[in-house]
Amino acid sequence: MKENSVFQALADPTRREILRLLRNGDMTPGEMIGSFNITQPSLSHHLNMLKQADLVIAQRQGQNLVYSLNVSVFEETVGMMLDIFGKKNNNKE
Amino acid sequence: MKENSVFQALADPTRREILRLLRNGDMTPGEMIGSFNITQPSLSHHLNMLKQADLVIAQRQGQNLVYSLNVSVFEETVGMMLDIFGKKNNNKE
DNA sequence: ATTATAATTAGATGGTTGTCTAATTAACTA
DNA sequence: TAGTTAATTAGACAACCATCTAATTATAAT
Repeated sequence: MKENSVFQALADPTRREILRLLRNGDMTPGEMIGSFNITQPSLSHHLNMLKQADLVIAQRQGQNLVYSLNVSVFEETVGMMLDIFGKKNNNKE
Repeated sequence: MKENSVFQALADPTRREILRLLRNGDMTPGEMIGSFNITQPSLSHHLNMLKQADLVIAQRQGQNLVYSLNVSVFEETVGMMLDIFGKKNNNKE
């Protein structure tokens, strides 16, 4: 896992909001754009950073690109944070 | 909590290593510096970012500044990540 | 008061980020 | 083959970041 890019990706409120949106189901950039006050190229930039960090996955469906969460990387990151802080990570059922 | 500065702070390997060091007990910059290949002003800069993010606390003891972890902010951050990813956060005994 | 030690602050520099407009690629439709 | 829609890529720009050297502040010791 690329910790740097993961935390870097999480350090922007727009990107965290994208993740929250995706939590409720897969979405295309065209569906997301209404939730933000930025242009589509900026949104595309943010999606690219999330993709670099492996936090999201993109799949083409016709004209659309459908973005989904990549939950495993997220859970690894939480695990790493718990590790840094020394809290026992014995709750992975 | 200032999510931006917390994640920004975590996005640097030197700063994550500082946190791991502090996990084993409070330390002064002079004690930390040997673990890194950077100058003391750079270390001071990193400590300042961690302080801005409320991840560490500094207390003067004579000539020394003693840095400690601020665990509560860390746990809030983990909680926020679990929230973003929709995982139930029912393991806080 | 002077000197020494611990650490920060100031200032400079090269690299990265967030945003925009303009141009391009990709896929569908008629 | 155009024309349309969806989205990315290119290029520019101001702001921020990691690092360094040099200067400064704060405390202690003689």
